[in-house]
Amino acid sequence: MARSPKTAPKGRKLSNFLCFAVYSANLAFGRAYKPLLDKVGLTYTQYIAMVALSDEDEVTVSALGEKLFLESNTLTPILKKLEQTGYIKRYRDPADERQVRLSLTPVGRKLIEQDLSVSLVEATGLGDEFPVVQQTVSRLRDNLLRATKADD
Amino acid sequence: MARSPKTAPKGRKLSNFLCFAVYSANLAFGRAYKPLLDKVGLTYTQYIAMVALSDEDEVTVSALGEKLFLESNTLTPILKKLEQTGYIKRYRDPADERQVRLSLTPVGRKLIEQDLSVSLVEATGLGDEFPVVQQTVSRLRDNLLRATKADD
DNA sequence: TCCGATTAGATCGGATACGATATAAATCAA
DNA sequence: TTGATTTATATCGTATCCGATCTAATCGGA
Repeated sequence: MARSPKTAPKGRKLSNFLCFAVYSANLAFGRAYKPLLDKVGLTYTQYIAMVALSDEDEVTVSALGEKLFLESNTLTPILKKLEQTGYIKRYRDPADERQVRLSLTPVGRKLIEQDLSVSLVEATGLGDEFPVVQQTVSRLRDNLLRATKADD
Repeated sequence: MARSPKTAPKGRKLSNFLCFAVYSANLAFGRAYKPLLDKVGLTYTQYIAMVALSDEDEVTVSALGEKLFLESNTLTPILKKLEQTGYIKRYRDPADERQVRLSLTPVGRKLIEQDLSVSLVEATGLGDEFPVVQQTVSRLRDNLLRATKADD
């Protein structure tokens, strides 16, 4: 029951916080990807958006947003930047002019098809645990989002 | 082996990316905490900084930065905001005027001692897995940071 | 002791996140 | 059909992150 005087009586160790583990792991991923992405002139978020677009083409901004858990306020500037860089095209859907559809340019597709993340799999040091961790963290996310949406 | 024509031949499903799982789980945590933190006028990052300070007091900016994996360029504005809000004190170390030391005010300490995160543990839906996930994600972070630091 | 190198924070610019709001297109109801 | 409502993006303000740079304080060697 001994306590050090300078430390909080109820001091909470940061390492006990799952949110901090996730927060800092996300920072770490960003830094790990940075040297790879710098070579192709992409940021971390831009890269994730490109991956989502490589999975399905011609999607609307809001459909992409559902995949990424983001909305137009965040996506629009990123997508404009990607268009400006020449990796994607943005165009109004003729059938519904409210919607903006997105597609990878040939350059963008070629870029995303050369798997930039391969070398990082081993950097995670997770080995066989990799798929389990991925699935568990995804489930964590889904549970949190569901719980957050529940009380509004 | 059939492929839909509109989808990328080598399209990478976002769900296969561990980095995306972590990225989106971090967003989900931020949103889950938001209603709780709004009540006390803290942001997610400010809250994490407060937790770190409750764990150890009178630390320098760089020492806090080591815990949070952040540097002064990110921390200084956050700490100034926290000081302005009245939750922490910042002062130059008399023994070395280059260093700025940080401590929670009584108000700040009281705030952080009423555990705001308790209700979120169940929202993670992880049950008994909770400590394992926490430890695994932390290890993931450490491995990534080590690998990133290795080649510079 | 003195001056160059190092160190600790702070500042600045670019790029996310996100709540609130604006705008334009589409829909719906009277 | 027209005016009100809804929907899809976009814009704006605030708060992170982070690389690059600045400033002030300290250290170290000749």
